This record gives sequence, structure tokens and C-alpha cells, in this order.
Amino acid sequence: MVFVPRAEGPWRAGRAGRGMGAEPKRTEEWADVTPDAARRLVTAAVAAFAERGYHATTTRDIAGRAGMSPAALYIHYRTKEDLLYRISIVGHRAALDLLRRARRPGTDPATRLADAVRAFVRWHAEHHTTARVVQYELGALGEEHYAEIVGLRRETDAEIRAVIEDGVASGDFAVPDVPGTTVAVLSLCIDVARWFNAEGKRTPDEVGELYAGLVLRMVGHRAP
Amino acid sequence: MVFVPRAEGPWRAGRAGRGMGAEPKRTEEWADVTPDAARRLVTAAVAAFAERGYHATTTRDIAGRAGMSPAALYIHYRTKEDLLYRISIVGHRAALDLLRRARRPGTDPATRLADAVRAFVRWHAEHHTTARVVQYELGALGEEHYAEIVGLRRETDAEIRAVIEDGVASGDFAVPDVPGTTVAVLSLCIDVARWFNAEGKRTPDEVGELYAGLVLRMVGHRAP
DNA sequence: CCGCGACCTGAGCAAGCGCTTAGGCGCCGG
DNA sequence: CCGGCGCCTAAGCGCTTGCTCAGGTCGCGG
Repeated sequence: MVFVPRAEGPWRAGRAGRGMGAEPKRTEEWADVTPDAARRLVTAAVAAFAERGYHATTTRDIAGRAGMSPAALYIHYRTKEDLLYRISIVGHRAALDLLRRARRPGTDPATRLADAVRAFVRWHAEHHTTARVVQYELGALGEEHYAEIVGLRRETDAEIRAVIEDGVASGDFAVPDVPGTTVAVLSLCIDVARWFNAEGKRTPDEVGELYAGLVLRMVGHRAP
Repeated sequence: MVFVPRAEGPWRAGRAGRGMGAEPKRTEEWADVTPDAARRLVTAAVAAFAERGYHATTTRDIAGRAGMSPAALYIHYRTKEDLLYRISIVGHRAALDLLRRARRPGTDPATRLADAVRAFVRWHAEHHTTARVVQYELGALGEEHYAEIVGLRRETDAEIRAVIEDGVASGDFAVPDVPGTTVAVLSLCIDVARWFNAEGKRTPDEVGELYAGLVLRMVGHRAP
């Protein structure tokens, strides 16, 4: 059933010398964050938040992983919550853009829905650390930041709902309860961030493919 | 898409006098916890952990909600983590028993799967505060406690997988990828705890019914 | 060469954390 | 009537937290 991955190795204990990026694998997601120290801090924060959760992560953790002193964090970010907020914004926008890109006109609803789910799930698997923070730590945001994120989430919701409604209108889907099914589809995709394990036997592409098929079945689409 | 509910009212600030139960609605789940103070503490902890998360909850929070001083907590529970552990055990066992009860021999796989999903989802909706703690706070458990809980989770996993395998073997289901579909079904059900809102327009029964139908579609069951 | 801004550090502050301790009340069997 | 036990509190200990601040080092334009 799906396990929260545990912290395994020792903490990147302290200093550890200058000039090394923290968790250097696939961070093109944050490539446009400057200067370099700010980028190292944000990737360190993503790793720490995903592993321990926001509240269990200390500013000393984050700074240590980025190879800096705790004080350096506050040169680039106003507060610890500000760091979470920026991660949330970037993550939500990335996921939303993915969905919007799948909405190419001229294709039938089944293709659009499958493409959307495939892309959305792929992202949640591939960037499962970022996705974990984005999906499960938003309760730690401040009031206004939280409200802003909720706005983005409503847009995401609307994107999926629109495709399902299209399919129902065209007769391609048979869905007795559109709002309920929309919630279920989104919920299914989002939860990938919780259980996906990079060391597991499935690649993000495979999970995306599997889920696209499952969702088509959920909406009562008959394979041609 | 599903929102983490926020803290709304003011904290039950302090003392507030003796003899009042904390969050007194539907706590028969903890009816066999004695003495009374221990039960008040555990229900207070469930409410607090579900609302803020384990790490953001203080022992003063919990004790305050239960109408006691912080020190009283340590008469009934060894540590704050011990409280989380007991909640986890009770919750996991309750959910697992529910699944086992749905496995009545002599019924066809589709009925068994639908019954299991209905019951499992109903529980996650009805007891969504407990379920939230059970499903999303297990990372805060200590090493041995975590291992024990993982054991219970594996049993839950096996329970659902068995029903799906039965249906595939009997030809009632058409599932290309049994392990993947098992994960997806469980994931879908578990995530109910995250988005379900007691003030929302859907009752736990309605969600259970909806999800039972969706899952039957996912496994390729043809309605009679 | 100077001076300025960008970046970083060591030291540390006030507040809050989990948890302990010493002691007090009231109910019980003897 | 009393001693012990179950249950509770006020006080506070040692430590960690998010965050600040005075000061230092570097590269660069003038």
C-alpha cells in the first residue's frame, strides 16, 4: 500500500566546502533561480521538506544542505515560509501549464484526457519530491499565500473537469457524476506523489501510461 | 481539486474547566480507552494532528484541548510519539478489519471488491480526521513503530490485491497490470482522507458508492 | 587606489519546545 | 482514622527554534 519514504543516509552534516550543488540530479526545474546560492537553497529546501515535512525541517537543515550558514538563508529569502511559498507557486504553475498544453483543439476528448493524465502523472512521478511539497505541505502556508495557491488549484480542477464535460457532451464518455469523477481523477493523479519511489520498478512514463488507461475506464470510454 | 482544511476557530485556549470532553462528536472509535482523561487526550491529539500535523502540534495544544495541564499527558502516555503510535495502530487495525469483513466467501469477486471499496472509503470519509493522521503522519513515527505499521499496511495491500486477482482468475475482471492497478485502487481510496470535508455536499455513503462504481470500471468489470 | 554593493559568517537573542520533578488532593481498603 | 495509590498541577530545566546583527571578504567601477 504505499509507503512514505524514510530518511536514509546521514544528514549532510555541515559546511562540507564551497561550490557543490545540493542534490544535483535533475534540477533544471529551478534553473532560472539566481543567484547560484538562492538556487542551491531552494533545491535543498525541496529535498528537506519532501523528506521530513515543512515543520520538521529547520533553517539549519536547509542551509547545511546548501553548504552555507543559517544566516545566509535570510539574504535570499524573507522567511522559511517564503521558501515554501515559492516552491508551491513554481510547482503549481508547472503542473497547471502541463495540463493546459494537453488541451490541443481538434483532438477528441479521450485523447485530450489521456494526454492530460499522462502528463500530470508523469510530472508527479518524475518530480515527486517537489510534488510532495506542493501537494502535502500547503497547510503550512500563511493565509494570503494559501489563498493564492488555492486559486491555482481551482484552475487545475477546472482544466480536468472541462475535458470530462466535453467527453460527456460528445457522447464519448459515460459519467453519471461529473464533479465526483473529476475529484476522483485528480485525487488519483495527485496521490502518485505520495507513493512513487524513484528506486521502485516503475518509470514515470509507465505510471503515466497505466493511469491514462485507468482514467479512460473510469469515465466509461469504450476503446475503439 | 481538493484542499487541505484550515484551522478555523480560535484554539481551545487553556484550561476551560474540568469535565468537558474535547470534540465530543462520534468518538465511539476510542470508547474503550480508559481512564476518561486518556480518552480525552487521544481524541484531542487526533484533532490536533489532523488539523496542524504532528510536528506543528505541541503537547500544550493537546493537553489544552483535553482541558488539562501539559504534565498530565505524561501520566497516560510515555511521549508525544507514543500517542501518534497508538492512533496509528487503532486506525490501521480498524481499516484492515473493515476490509477483512468484506471478504465473505461465496460471493463473486465484483461484489467483494465493491463491498471492500465501499467500506474502506466510507471509513476514510467518516473518520477523516483519524484517517488523515493514520495516512499522512506515519513519517513521524519512530523506527520500530514505523516498521510495525508498515506490516499492517502490507496486509491491507494484500487484501485488495487478493480480490482483484480472484476476479482476474475467474474472468470477471480484465486487468492488464494487477500490481499497478492494486496500487491505484488503494491510492484512490486513501486519498479520500485528504480531500473529504464533513461540511461538503457529499455524505460518506455517497462517496463510498461512487468509488465502488469507479473501481469496478477500473478493473474492467462489465455490469450485468 | 578607494569605496561601494553583493554576499556571507559567527555569535547570539527571545521564544517556544518536549519532558521532568516535587508536591497536593481525594478516594479507597484495612 | 490512616496510609497508599491514582490522578493532577505549577514550575521549570535543558535544548532547539526562526531569525537578527555587526562585521568581514570579495570583485568591480571610477
